[in-house]
Amino acid sequence: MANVRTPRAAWVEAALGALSSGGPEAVRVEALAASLGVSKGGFYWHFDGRQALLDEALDAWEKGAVGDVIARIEGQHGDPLAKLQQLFELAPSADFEAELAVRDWARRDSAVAARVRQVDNRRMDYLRSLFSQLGLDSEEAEARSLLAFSLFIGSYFIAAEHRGRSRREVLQAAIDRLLAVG
Amino acid sequence: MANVRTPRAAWVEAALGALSSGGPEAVRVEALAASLGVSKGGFYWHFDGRQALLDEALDAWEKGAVGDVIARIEGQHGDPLAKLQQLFELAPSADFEAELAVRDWARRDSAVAARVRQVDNRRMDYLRSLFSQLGLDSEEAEARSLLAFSLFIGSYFIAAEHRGRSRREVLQAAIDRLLAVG
Amino acid sequence: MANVRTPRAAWVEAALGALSSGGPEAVRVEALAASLGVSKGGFYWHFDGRQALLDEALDAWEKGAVGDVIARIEGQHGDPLAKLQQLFELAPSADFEAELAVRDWARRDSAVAARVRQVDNRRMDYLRSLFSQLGLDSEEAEARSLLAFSLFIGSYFIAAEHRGRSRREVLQAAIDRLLAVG
Amino acid sequence: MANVRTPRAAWVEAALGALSSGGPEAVRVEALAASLGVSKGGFYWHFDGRQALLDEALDAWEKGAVGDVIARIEGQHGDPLAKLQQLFELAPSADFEAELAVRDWARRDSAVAARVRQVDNRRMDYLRSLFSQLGLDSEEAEARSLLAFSLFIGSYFIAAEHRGRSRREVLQAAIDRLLAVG
DNA sequence: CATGAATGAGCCTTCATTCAT
DNA sequence: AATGAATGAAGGCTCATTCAT
Repeated sequence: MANVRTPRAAWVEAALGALSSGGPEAVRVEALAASLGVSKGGFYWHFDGRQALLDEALDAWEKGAVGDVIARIEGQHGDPLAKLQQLFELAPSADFEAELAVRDWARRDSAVAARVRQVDNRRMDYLRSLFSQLGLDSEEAEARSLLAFSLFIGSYFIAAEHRGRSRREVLQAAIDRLLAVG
Repeated sequence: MANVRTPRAAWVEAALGALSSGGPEAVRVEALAASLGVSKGGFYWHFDGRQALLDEALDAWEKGAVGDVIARIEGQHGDPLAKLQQLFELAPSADFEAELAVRDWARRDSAVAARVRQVDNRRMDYLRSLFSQLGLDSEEAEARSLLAFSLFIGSYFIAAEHRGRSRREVLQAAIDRLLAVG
Repeated sequence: MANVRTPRAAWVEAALGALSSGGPEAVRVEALAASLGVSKGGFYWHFDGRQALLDEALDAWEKGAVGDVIARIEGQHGDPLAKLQQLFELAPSADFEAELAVRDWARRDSAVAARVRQVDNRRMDYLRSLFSQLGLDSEEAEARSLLAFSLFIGSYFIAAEHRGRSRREVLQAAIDRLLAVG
Repeated sequence: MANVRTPRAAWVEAALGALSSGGPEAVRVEALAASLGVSKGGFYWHFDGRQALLDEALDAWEKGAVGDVIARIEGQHGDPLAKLQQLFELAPSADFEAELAVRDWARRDSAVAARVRQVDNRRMDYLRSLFSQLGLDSEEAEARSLLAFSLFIGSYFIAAEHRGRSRREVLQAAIDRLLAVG
């Protein structure tokens, strides 16, 4: 199904995969052509060049990165606490490889940084609104939102072990603290 | 000052700089030579090759990454709470560019990942011990340690704005919550 | 004519030429590209690398080295003596530059040595069979075959002058002795 | 003993060794310095450059190549036939690696070729004189001399096997034929 | 649409050579 | 006499890009 898409889409998909696993430098026309089983010459019929492909890969990431999770949660009804719980449950299902790769890329490319900022803002907006609905004041909501977001990112970037506990356990304990009210 | 060091050290320093700002791919013998104002050929007098330089840059990062901050804090006396406060104050002074670059590099290179794991473990050990001295139970200490560490990393990787507040303010509020006891 | 061949064949041909006149070290991608009037980058479209080209050059030599002469002689009918005579007449037409270069190369590369051994064995087989057909016993045939073969190789490697005689004359006299029966 | 010689001589000796096993391209200042355990910089105190070293290595080869064997044979008394026999016995003791390497080098460097020609002429002169003393006429002596010399060279360059016989056996049989009179 | 083929820039590495000490 | 250090010229290889078909 995935490969039946238009060849254009296949290039973007492959690019996103390479970006996820190897960063922007790994998005090499030659390597992608090989992985797609086509000649690299044809690439230039679909795209203006390597940069154009990177741009589209970033578009594709942005499209999938935020909307999906938020939409799914808002699609159901529930109180804010339940929604926050769900958010923490759904988050790990996102493509974190791409997430981290893009975030790293952003440090070296200001255009990418701007795109990431938009995405981050949408996410923080959503976290902020949920924490606020929990009855927390604005300062408290902001602090917890940053903590929550950091936990998403950090828990994937941090390599430490937890002394007999699993990362999952420790994460859950941390989340419990973040959601505690009163 | 920087260039008065031994030429060998100058290469490592330059490599660490390139690593910080552009990732391992940016550590190019040719580019570093140009930036140091020397010929690239001479590089091979000091190092066995590009990989050897990357290794040493990683060593240099590891050396500076953990020891310094912990040593400085432990050098003074104070209660655990004061030490934690200091830790959060000193952290931003570390070379976060290198920190993030190495962390990203680790995702693609398992040898690097192993080194980062060691560093992370040492840091988590220290956080854990401080939180424990605060009288928190082991689960609580672990959760807060992960939150604290995530905050370090995440606050540098997250690009969102804070609705009229500064990142510094929000960070401080988050830290206050992490340190609250009772 | 030479360049009308496929570009791949042109590379091999050029490589064989360089090998002949300068040994394997002279088979330099860059130099061959220049001599072919093409860019060196394109080389890697046709070959996996320098070693692959050397391999093919050796193949090309092996193909041309033995088969041709033997086939031509066996194509005609004649008694063994006539065939031996022809053999000595045709030999110098072979590409002796390549012959000697490969033989020297073999001293430093065991894979090449194995190939040369095959070729030498095929040649000795043929010499042996012709001398046997002359009615010589097996020991005699073997000794004369080695002498004949040595004469081929040695007469191209030996630089001495012949006191007023031409190399050709002296060679012919030597051959006459080798072929003398009874 | 060998290494106690003057450092200059040590360089030449090492160069001759490298020449023997890898051809002139293997005579690399850097590699020799490493094998001698000295710095390559010092090389230029003793020699004008790489070419000068090659020249001296060739001198050293020339000195040892001919004189020794002939002198040893002439030092004893004996009839020409005995001397020829001895010649064939002593030949394999010579440094054939160097012999072949130099001979190959000569094909690419006319100065070397000239030196080899001198050496070859001295050897052919000696062979010629011995065969003449055997009572052979001039043409016969010349032909046998070329055959004998070819056999020296060829038997080291030819890689063929001998159908159950050893190379030594076949060589001896060939030599017997060369020496047969009447 | 896509391939085969080629270009050229850029990178890593080797090595003869030079030079201050 | 010899070392440490550096230079610069090659040379191998990769890869984005181009182009004729």
